[in-house]
Amino acid sequence: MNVKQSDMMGGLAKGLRVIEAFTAETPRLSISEAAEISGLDRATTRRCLLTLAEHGYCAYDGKFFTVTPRVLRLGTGCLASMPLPRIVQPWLDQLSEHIGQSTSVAILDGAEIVYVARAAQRKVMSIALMPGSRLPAYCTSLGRVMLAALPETQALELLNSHPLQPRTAHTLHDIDALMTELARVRTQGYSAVDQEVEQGLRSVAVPVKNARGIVVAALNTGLAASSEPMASVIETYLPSLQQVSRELRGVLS
Amino acid sequence: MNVKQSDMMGGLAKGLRVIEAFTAETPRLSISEAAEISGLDRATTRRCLLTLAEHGYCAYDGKFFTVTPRVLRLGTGCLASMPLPRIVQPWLDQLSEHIGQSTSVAILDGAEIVYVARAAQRKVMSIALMPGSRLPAYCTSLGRVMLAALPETQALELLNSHPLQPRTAHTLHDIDALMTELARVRTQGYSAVDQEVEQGLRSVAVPVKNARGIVVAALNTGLAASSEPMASVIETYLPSLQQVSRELRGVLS
DNA sequence: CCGGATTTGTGCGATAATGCAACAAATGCA
DNA sequence: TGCATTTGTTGCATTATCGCACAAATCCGG
Repeated sequence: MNVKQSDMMGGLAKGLRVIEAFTAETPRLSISEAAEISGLDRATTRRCLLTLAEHGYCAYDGKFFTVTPRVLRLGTGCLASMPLPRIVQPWLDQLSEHIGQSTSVAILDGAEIVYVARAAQRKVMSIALMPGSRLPAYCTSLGRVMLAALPETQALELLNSHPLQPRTAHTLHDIDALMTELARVRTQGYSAVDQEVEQGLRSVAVPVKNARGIVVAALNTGLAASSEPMASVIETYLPSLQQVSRELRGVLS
Repeated sequence: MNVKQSDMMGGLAKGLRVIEAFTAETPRLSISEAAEISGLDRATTRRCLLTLAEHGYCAYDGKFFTVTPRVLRLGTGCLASMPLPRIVQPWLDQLSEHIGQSTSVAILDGAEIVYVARAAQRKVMSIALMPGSRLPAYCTSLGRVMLAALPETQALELLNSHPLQPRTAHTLHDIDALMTELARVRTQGYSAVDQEVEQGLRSVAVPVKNARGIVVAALNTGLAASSEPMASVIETYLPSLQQVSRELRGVLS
């Protein structure tokens, strides 16, 4: 559909940008700060914030604004309305128990992966991942599996659209090296990542396809790095992951 | 602050109502359906949806709209910006491991509780709870602890504002009985709920206070119902919960 | 306590959104 | 099929919002 200016609502788009200005790094914002982050006029930002506050999405102490749990309703409505999490959760639970490791299913949103379901076994990562959590796609096994499923030009575009900040000493952060790795992931059908997201964390991921063979998500297991060679880790867990992926293919439309 | 009409942005408020029209029950909406749910004019709803689609919050297949993971960013930005989850998570993990049961921390949002952190041990509930998940406050141990901390008039108002649908045969759904129960919770300092949320699920909750003694959240453990009397369940788990609550009080501002 | 700097609040004209009504296209139904 | 109803889209007068510029308030170092 062609985009018509007459069918756009500026106020809504601006308000959403203001909401997105609130992040973990900047949880409390004054009007000016929110205006600067969102790139909007102060007057407009102020009206957005007052509107949000009036409707319970923000709290205002006369100086700073903070978002309230009411905002969560916007996002979790989405998670709840997504059939994928509910469908995969039982498989995840069973898989996690079977292999004794945490497992997750994520989807791709731009250059980021979004966890939609998780079965935690023990804590491996420093940060607590949960449905809705985001990580950059380029350095995660889940992300690479889904990037590899895209047309190369599109993958390249996504990788170029964001700076590839190395997260550990092992993180691949060279575009060419990443594209080569994606090609490898594509041919071998899985991705193994060794401490590229976080020191001490390894993971193995496989694509999750729907009945038509389209990659709609990725499934992984994350485990603590050990002296064991990565190859034997893959040998241990890959078959289970692949089997669950095959089974999911039958139940996903 | 007085609410001035000139400082409100109708478009933003309308758009948010449209986003909230998407729920688990109604994940795919046509323009007319969204208009009816949100109570807005079809033309306005259409403009909202097209705007949302244009900015990646919605997908449109020419007939139906669905929200995209992009919307999650709105809510999880809030979760991530909340210090409470990060602070309580380590305590939750430790407590969960110690008592061998799932534990959760939730806050109150209107008449609902919102889970902000969770340490799952084994699956007890039929639905997968996660940070951001919501349940009615009146029938949960977490909710009752927080309702009991409110002024009685306010608690009564919240209880009256929503229909008290019994969820199981055990669910208290009489206002007077609930207010009596809240008084009991207030004096005894904890809430125990036996299969009022879901058949086969019990839980015990205690308030979580900040350094100033204000109840800011609630902490609970959920376990499978057994033949064991509720009193002995409470005896088993309450002390651990109370100790964690005491320790949290020192670290919460 | 002062003066400059930054932030917040507010008229106002230009501009854009609103909601009604009308209409066409799609859908349901007998 | 043919009629009735719902749904998507458009035009338009009314009404509200935008962002600029300016006033008021607040902050802050000396």
